[in-house]
Amino acid sequence: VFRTNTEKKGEKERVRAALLRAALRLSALHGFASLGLREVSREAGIAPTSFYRHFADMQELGVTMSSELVGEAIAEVCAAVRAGQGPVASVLWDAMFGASLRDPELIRFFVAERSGASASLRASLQHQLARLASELTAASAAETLPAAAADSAVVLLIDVCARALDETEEQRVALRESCVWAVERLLPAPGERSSTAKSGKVTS
Amino acid sequence: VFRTNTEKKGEKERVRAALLRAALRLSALHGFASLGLREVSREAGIAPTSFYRHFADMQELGVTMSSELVGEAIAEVCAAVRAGQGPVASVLWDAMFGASLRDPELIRFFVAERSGASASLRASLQHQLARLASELTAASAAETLPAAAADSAVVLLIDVCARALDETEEQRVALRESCVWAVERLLPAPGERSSTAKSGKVTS
DNA sequence: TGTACATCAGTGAACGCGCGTTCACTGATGTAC
DNA sequence: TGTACATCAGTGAACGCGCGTTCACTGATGTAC
Repeated sequence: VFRTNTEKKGEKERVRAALLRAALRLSALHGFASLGLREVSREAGIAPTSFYRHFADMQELGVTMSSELVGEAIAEVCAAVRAGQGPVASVLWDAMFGASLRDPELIRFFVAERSGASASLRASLQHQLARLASELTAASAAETLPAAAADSAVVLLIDVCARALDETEEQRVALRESCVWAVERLLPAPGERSSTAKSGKVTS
Repeated sequence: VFRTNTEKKGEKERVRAALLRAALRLSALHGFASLGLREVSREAGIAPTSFYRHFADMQELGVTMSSELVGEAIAEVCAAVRAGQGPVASVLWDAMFGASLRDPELIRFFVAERSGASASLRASLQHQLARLASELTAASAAETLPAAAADSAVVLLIDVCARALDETEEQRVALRESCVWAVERLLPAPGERSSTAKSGKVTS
C-alpha cells in the first residue's frame, strides 16, 4: 500500500514523457494555444480519457513542459557558462545554439510561448529565462550593468537561436557573429570599460 | 454599376474596422491563434455569416491586422525617429512607448504574434519590424554596424515596451533607462566609437 | 509459497457544445434611362 | 423626375465535426498475511 514500484511506475513515466514530447512536436506546428487534449493524446498513442491520469488539463501539461523540458536545457546552458573557457558571449552562443540543434522544437516552444497566450506558461518560461540571466550576471562585471542587461541579452540570444535554425550554414555563421557581438555589447566582461554614458546625450 | 459610393461603402468600412478591433481586443485575452470566426463576429456585433463579407478566413484578418493596424503604428514611430531631435534611442523609446500607451493591445499583439503560430502572420509582422529597423540603420553610423544590429535593437525595444505596460510608473522609468541604454549600446550614433572588438577574445 | 485483496493506468461509449461553412433570402442603396 | 433593375452587406437555419469531460469497467501489477 505504501509503495507501488518498478514496472508499473516506469510504464507510467514513459507514457507521461510521450505526452510531453507529443505536445512539443505539435506546438511546433500549430502553437501550444491551439493544441487540444484529444490531439495530444492521439499523437502520444493513448485514449483521450487516459490523458487525465497524467495531467489535470492542457495548462498543467504546458507548465510541466516548461519546468521539465525547458528547465533541463537551461540548466545545461548554465553549466556550460559556468564551466566555459574564453569569452562569455561565445560560450553562451555555442551552448544555447548547440542545445537548439539537438532539440529544435524545444527552443521554438520557448521563444513562442514566452510571449504566448497562457499567463501561467509565460510566467514559468520567464522564470527559466531569469535563471540563465542571473548566471550571466554572475559571470560579468555586475557593478557596471543595469539590472536588465542580462535579461536583454538572453531575450536576444534565444530569439536569434530560434531564427538561426531556419537558415543556411552561412547565415548561421553570420547570425552567430552578430549575436555574439550584441551580447558582448550588452554584457561587457569584467574589467572592460563601457564607452557609452548610462543615460541620454550621446551625440546631440 | 461602375462605382458604389458614399453611404454604403462607409458602412462596410465601419464594420470591417469593428472586426479588426474586436480581434485585437480578444487576442489580448486568449492569443490570436485561439480566436474563432464566430467569437470575433460576436464581439464585433454581427452575425457569423457576415464575417465572410469582409475576410475569407481568420488568417486573412490576421494579416490585415498586421499590415493596417500595426503598419500605421510603425509608420508613426518611423516618422518620429526621422524627425526626432536628440539621441536616437530616447526618441525611439518615447515614440514606441507612447504608441503602446495609446493602444496597449496593439503592441501586445505585435510582440506575441511575431513568434506566434501562424506563418503568414509572423512574416507580415517581421516585415513591419524590418521597416523600423531600416529606419534606425539609416539614422545611425551604418558602416560600423553588423547588419542585424538594428533588428536586435527593435526586438528588444518592443519586448520591453510590452512588458513595461504591466509595470508601475517607477518600474517604467527604470525600464526606459535600461532599454535606452541597451539600444545605445547596439546602435552607436554616428561618430561614436565602439569599444568592443567585433569578434571573440575580449577577455580570454 | 499461495491466496485473497487493493491499486490504478488505460479504455470505449456517451453527453452536450461551439465551431466553420453552405445556402437561399431580405432589404436598403445605388444606377440606368 | 419617376420607375425598373442591379448590387451586395447582413441574416437565420441547418449541416456535420471534433472538442472536453463523465462514467463504469478491465486487467495487470503490487501488497498482506
